[in-house]
Amino acid sequence: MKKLLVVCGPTATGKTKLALYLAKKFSGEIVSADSRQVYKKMNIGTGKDLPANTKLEIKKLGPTSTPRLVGYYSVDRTCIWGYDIASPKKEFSVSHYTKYAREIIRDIYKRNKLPILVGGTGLYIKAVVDGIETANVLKNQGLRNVLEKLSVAELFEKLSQMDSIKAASLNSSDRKNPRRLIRAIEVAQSKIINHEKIGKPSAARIIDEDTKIYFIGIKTDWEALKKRIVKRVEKRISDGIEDEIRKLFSAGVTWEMQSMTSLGYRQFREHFEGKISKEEVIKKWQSEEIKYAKRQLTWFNKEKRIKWFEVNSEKDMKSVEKEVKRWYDEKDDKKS
RNA sequence: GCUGAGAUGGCGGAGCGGCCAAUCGCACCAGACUGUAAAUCUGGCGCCCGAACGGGCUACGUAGGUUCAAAUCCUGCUCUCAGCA
Repeated sequence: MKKLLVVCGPTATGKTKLALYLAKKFSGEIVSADSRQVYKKMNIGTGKDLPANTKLEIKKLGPTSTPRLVGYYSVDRTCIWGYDIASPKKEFSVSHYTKYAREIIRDIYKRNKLPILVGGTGLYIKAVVDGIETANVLKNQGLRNVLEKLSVAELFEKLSQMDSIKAASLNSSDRKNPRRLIRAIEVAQSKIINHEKIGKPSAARIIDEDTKIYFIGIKTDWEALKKRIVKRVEKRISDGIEDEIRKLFSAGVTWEMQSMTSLGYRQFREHFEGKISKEEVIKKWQSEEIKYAKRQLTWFNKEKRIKWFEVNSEKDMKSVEKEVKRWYDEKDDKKS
């Protein structure tokens, strides 16, 4: 029976550090579940703070006849997957992530290692662990262009006509969320065209259904976390995020691109346009980052499978290790 | 010292006699989330009672006044800003 370890929690809690530690102990490989660290050339702002002894390696994946080259980082001989897999000029979504993660995780199993899914993007983790049935329904830009002109009431009405069950299932928040409504209509249309043939959960699965999963969540004192975020933003400023942004621009990135909606980048827009001072950028970034951490907490708190740990020291990491070990050594209760 | 403008909830800023516990934005609190998820969206936000319809109390610098009714009109005072001295 296969195993999967998950390390999640809000930003600035030291997920990667813990994951690297556990990877060493259980011969694991890290798979990042982070919607921003996928972008190349975005290092400072997305916090890919890799140790100095990090090396970029290349591996061949896919069929031997037509192999693909996939890059990964190696920290002290521990592999980290999922960084720098997309261009900041291109769109990226859970669907792209899912395809990538499936290939990587399968490969990790092939080498008899333990995949450790690490990240703060709840949806990406969910996609790996539970699968998203409709993830492969392609984006339909033409349809979106039309729908974008409609009001939420009109969108909801349209959805109700196309898929009343889906419409009824939406909560009061999503009924007023144009982005969600548009996607729901997109999916509904695809279902109609393909005669309902998309919702095969098995096809959406990344890991085997009987995979043993251990969910670790890193919990910290909220006030302390806020302070850490404030400090970390200051560090990223002094590390030169502004310069990083300039380089992105000279590489052809623009403010309108999805990658630039990332925290720490988007806040600079008004400053670059001469509207606000750098001090204001810092303040905004900090408060946005704190709000983001709150949103993550809201998401993860709902995930009942998570076992929460406070991890502030080497000692704490050891006690996490102990728990993981118990799970890791557990005999497969079912005859495999 | 004179003249003019203004003082509104944690902040910014509407309202200029009744529909005002007061539009809106920010901040704050809570929540949602199945191809943009560091994205997007929702609710709450003077105090007290109530599950809720609702009710009570205190509030728009301050003290008075006019009025059935005032954040809104009048007067004094205090303070702030601009111009003149």
